[in-house]
Amino acid sequence: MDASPQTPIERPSLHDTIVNRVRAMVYDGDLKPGDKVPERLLCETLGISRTPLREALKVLASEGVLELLPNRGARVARLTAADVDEMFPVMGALEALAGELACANASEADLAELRALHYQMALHHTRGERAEYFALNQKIHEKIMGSAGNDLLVSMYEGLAGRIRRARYISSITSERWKQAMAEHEDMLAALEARNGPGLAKVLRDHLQNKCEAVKEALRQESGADTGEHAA
Amino acid sequence: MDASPQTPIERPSLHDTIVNRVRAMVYDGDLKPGDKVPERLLCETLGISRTPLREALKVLASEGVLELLPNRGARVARLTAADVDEMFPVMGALEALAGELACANASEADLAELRALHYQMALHHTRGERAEYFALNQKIHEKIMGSAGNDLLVSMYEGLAGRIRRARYISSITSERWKQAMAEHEDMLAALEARNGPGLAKVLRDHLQNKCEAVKEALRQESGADTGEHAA
DNA sequence: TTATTGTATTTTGAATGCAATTTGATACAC
DNA sequence: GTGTATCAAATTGCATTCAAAATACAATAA
Repeated sequence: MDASPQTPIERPSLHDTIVNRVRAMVYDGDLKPGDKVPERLLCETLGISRTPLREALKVLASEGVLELLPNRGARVARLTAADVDEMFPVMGALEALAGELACANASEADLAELRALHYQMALHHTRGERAEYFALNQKIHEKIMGSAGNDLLVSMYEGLAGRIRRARYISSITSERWKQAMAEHEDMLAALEARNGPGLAKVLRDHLQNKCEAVKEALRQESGADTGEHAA
Repeated sequence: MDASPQTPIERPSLHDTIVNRVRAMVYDGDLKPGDKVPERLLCETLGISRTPLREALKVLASEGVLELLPNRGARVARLTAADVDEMFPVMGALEALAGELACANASEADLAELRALHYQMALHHTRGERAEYFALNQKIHEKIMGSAGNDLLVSMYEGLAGRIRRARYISSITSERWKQAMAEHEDMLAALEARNGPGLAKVLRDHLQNKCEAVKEALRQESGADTGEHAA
């Protein structure tokens, strides 16, 4: 059985578990931006009392996933275009750094894996399989991040990426833009193979900038659909 | 009086106040790295019950200021050389981005203020006034950050900068290195005046890289002094 | 004496309770 | 009919309480 003496018994704290559960609810869209977080209901659903849940809400608020309105409870943070405009340059800087570090630190095995992921993704592109393409796309970016060998960088990036994940997911893509994105990925792989750090950094920054526009467009559609306020 | 109608009445939540108070205690060195956070004592000192304090501790742990040991309370996070090695590249990327954005977005008034701060700092350098120099130095970096016009960037940077603030503060500086730092600051100002974004980004990255070494050195001294373990 | 086991105290994690604030509803005045 | 005031219900913030785990300490055995 699992009796390796090194491994301490895992005993995840209730509070930590709840943070992850609620965050997942937000990221998966079970709780939508602007929704009030139903404290009582969540307590019953998760079978816990208010104390650990409220601790979790405070943590998620400090991450920017929720907002705390004094005496008025917690809401899922709404992602405004202004938020996205602030987030993307930062994400771009972090991805660019990851690219530089990955060029310096990635093992040949890492490169081989990235190559495989890339061509798999290219296949999905030619077949027009969007969902599969998106999944591989995300894996590639995660792999580049991981190959940088900087855990702090990864966690900071994921904190931001998580917040726009849903908007990114619902964003449609024109076949023109899709083609362009594939071309950018070709450049990425080439820069990686050449271990051209600055080159990869630039490709990643540009790639992300383009994605920024797509996310903002998705955001406009969503908020327009929600409220209908934009109709004259 | 302060009756501008825009400004909502400030009613800082107890929990938020506590987060800031405890964080300040850590940054100011009232609570030293490795120290256990005395829950009961803090409750009495601050005149609050355990619930809001514990909520604050969880938030600070998620920021990386504290570590939570299951069933064993909270400790002030120790800053290892490995941590610093992970933090500085990220801070460098963020400062570089701030530099680029500042070159694009800073107003003439911002530039004028930076110029004034710079020459004030240069004066302290020639006079050998270290404490004053450090204070101005920090203000300049904050001002560049602020001039970028990206609040998210500022808050992410401050989250990291706060964690090394103490180590940075106690780090001594050779007059050689000090001279070099001043030269780097001259380059900064020149790049800013020319609104040379990539140039400023590079200067900031290099400047920070040099500071990284100083912080690690300070860290070695501190941990050596604490434990005396390194003595043969 | 030293190591080990068992017990008591302290500390931590989570649940419950209580006071204060907000929300929603109804009645009343204009 | 519209607007305001008042009050009840629900929700929230914090304190307190209770249970579980860790630490400290003493007694016993080797």
